[in-house]
Amino acid sequence: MNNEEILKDILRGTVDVVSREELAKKLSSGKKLRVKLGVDPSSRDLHLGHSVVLDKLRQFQDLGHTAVLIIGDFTAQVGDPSGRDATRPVLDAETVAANAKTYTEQAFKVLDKARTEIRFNSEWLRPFMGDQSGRGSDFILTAKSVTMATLLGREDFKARLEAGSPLSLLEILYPVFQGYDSVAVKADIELGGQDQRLNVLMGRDMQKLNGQEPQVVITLPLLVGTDGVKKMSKSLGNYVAFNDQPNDMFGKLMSLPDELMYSYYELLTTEDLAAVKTAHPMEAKKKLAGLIVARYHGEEQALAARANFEQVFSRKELPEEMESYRVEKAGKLSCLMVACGVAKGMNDARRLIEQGAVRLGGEKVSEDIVFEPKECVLQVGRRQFRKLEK
RNA sequence: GGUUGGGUGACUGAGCGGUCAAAAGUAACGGUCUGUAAAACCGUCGGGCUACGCCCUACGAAGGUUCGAAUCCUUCCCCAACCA
Repeated sequence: MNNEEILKDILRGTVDVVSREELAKKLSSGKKLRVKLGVDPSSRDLHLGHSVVLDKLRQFQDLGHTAVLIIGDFTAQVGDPSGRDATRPVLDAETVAANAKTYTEQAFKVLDKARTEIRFNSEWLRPFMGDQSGRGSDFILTAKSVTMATLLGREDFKARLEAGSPLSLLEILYPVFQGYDSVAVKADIELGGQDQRLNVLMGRDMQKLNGQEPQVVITLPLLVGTDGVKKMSKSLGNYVAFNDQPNDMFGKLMSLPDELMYSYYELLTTEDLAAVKTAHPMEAKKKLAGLIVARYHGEEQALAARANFEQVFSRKELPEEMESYRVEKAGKLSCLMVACGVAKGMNDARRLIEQGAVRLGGEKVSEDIVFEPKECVLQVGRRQFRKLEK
């Protein structure tokens, strides 16, 4: 048989091939091909339905290729949902093992044993799914008992689905993983933000499933971010970090809208809210900022941050400390601004000058003058200061 | 694998042969105001220049058509929805 005849033979009785070109190429390459067929040992017997594909596999064997028969002993425990309108009964490991044995025996009624490689997919799927015991994957037992209705009942998932926006499998599975964590650590109580409610509740289900006493779930209100609108989160960039510098932290807190300040008091401090509300808003906010800075940086730093804020923003004076920059030689102010990092580029520098944002030694500069090296303070906007040195 | 719709500046998102460095909104920045780095209002918002103009780089990638392309064609890469 020539290549063309072989190809024709292979194609006979097929419905679809993707792609013919590639098939032809492989067949004519002269290589010994590895042809895979997977079957889940979900019943005792192979039947004629199987024989169609097994025959085709045999055809390849007769051409000298290797049949790789995959016995889906692991996937049989999952249950292939294809074309099913109800969840398949999941088989236990014993039945699967027994079925697998008869499968291989029966398969050799069609296949050439010498050219067949038999593999069980539990070999790799079991470690993949974290089933060390071999007694059945915890993941599967867990995932099986959680219905899509539960998972998709979540407002956020539902909304995304209805809007036709992407929702990945992993995201859907996420609550399951999180719930399983509770089983692993035998949690008695789990805390979480309000938005975590469903995830955390999942832990209870998972625990019950595993014969554990379900954890107590405690959810907490969400802190609104510094933008005053959305919840505080790293990805939204509206957060105050533990590691923020004292002055920054103080400043961010002072920038909160007044209304938001009270919820911060409530959620972050033990202060008496009623008393706070009688105080002057700015005083109250400074106190809040001070309390929080003190918690992360100490009392002393908190006082310094407050002093700095009052000095720079309330009295519009120069801060105690500022970065210094040595000016080597005379040059355009715009160049200098770029060089010492207060402007992103020349255009930006010129723009800032035009907009009246630049001060030299306290005097507003409205033109891109030539700067002669001297000691003075360069201020850009309200927040950026540079101590210029010769 | 098939069908359909897409990939545009920090983000969302218009534009679909010239008037496009690209609408609008958000964010950011500057100014005014203020007890605040809030709100409100005004302005700026690719890079550069010997600067009411000029140059360079940009609309997934690479080619092509055209006097002229984010816009049309080809190939490729990537994403999504739906189908199977």
